[in-house]
Amino acid sequence: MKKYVEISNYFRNKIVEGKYKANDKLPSESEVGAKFDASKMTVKKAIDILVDEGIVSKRRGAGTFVKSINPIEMEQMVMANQFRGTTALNPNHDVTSTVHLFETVKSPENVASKLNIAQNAPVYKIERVRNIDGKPVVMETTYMPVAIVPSLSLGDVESSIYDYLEHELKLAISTARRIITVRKATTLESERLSLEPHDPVAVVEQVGFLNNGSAFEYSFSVHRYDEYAFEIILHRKVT
Amino acid sequence: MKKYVEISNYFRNKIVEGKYKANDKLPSESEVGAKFDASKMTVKKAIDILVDEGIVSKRRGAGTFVKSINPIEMEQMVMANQFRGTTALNPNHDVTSTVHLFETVKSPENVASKLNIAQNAPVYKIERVRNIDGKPVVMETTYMPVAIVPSLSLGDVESSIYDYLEHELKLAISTARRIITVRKATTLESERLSLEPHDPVAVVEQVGFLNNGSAFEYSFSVHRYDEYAFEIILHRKVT
DNA sequence: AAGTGGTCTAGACCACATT
DNA sequence: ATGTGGTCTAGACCACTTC
Repeated sequence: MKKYVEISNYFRNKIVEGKYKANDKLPSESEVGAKFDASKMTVKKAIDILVDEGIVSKRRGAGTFVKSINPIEMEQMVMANQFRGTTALNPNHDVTSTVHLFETVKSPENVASKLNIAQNAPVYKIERVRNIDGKPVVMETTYMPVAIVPSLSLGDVESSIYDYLEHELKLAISTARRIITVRKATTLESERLSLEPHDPVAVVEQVGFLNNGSAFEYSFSVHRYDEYAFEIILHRKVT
Repeated sequence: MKKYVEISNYFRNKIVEGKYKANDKLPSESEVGAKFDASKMTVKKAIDILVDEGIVSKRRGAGTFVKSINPIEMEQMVMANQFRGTTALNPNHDVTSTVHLFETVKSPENVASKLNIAQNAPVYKIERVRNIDGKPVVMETTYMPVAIVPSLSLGDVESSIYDYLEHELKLAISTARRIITVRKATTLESERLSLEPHDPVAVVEQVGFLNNGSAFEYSFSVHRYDEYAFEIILHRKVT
């Protein structure tokens, strides 16, 4: 176990359990270093993880303090800020896919631009509706370069594309760039999502990257308005 | 100038200018260290900033590589992931406020819970519509504890509350927790935002925190569907 | 003045990828 | 085998807050 993970886990647990309460001061870096037999740099790295998670804040010259968040909210925050496919996010629910389209096409210009590949390079085009406990919640249109994801099968598309990428192809998914917008559903979307015409939808446009830097996925996800929420912790850049 | 900022700026510029292109390998940490007379830790910190910004990725044993993003997208990404008020985000537009409500009330239970203050503690309740170039784009309902923000005036509310907090009260805003959802506009909202009844809106629920860990703001922002976009870079937790 | 976190070093050892 | 990035140290100096 990495020492900085051990230290940050220790304090995260104490905070979530309520041993450290809102506005309490954590021990100083030197005290923590003595307790865990760790150097200053390691302690700093450990506590900076909690700062990134948004549960403590540091002030030079003063110390490190637990934020004013009540314990219930705190637990939710600790769960947040990961990115996963629909399947992984709903472990206690039955997630299925209805595949409406699965074909190989020449990459249109806008897709080629997002994936940074040559126009007309072959890409999969996949349209599917994801259902949670039988209810349609999101309609996804996904493009993936055939060069990066060879021999994708209908079976993979019906279950979990991410599982196929990670476990079969051993590709490592690292980051995603996501843009969230809102609009009215089209006729097709309202049919597939069991909505009224012109009901609101959340549109999530995403470009996914592997850890070698290649874009492997460009997708539009159209979410039912009553089944979408996105939570994020923002840090102000001071510059 | 901090050395790690200098180094990360150097490489960010090279990448944005196209001197380093997609999938190019950056110099190794030791080479960069020699060039800038910096230690390994400092170089690592510098390059990790670019990883957080989503423009390069690192692979242990292999090196650091520029991501597959075309140069136009790259510039946009460098701007992203800050949090600012409406005023700061629209420097080239005329941002005004129409204040519909500005009063001091006893904190309701749900607000007290978000701000982690006592129920019935005095809070400002502010309802205002923000207009960009004269067009209403977002309706905000904001609660702020009177204890933290004494003597807030109508003038501040009409211009920029953040300016008042930072420049008059010298409070340092550090992070925010934001939850984005989608729904249909209420009658009141559609009137104030010049929308048709039941047009879609994006609802951004936000809790803002100061440097010292106190929550200073709990707000609901109801955005016109055609004037809202939110961009974020996500990093997969590997655990 | 004392204590705090922020930056930085010059080294060490390790895990991993490439050749 | 070599080179890469990841972790960690023991110490230094600095900027800032608090008393």
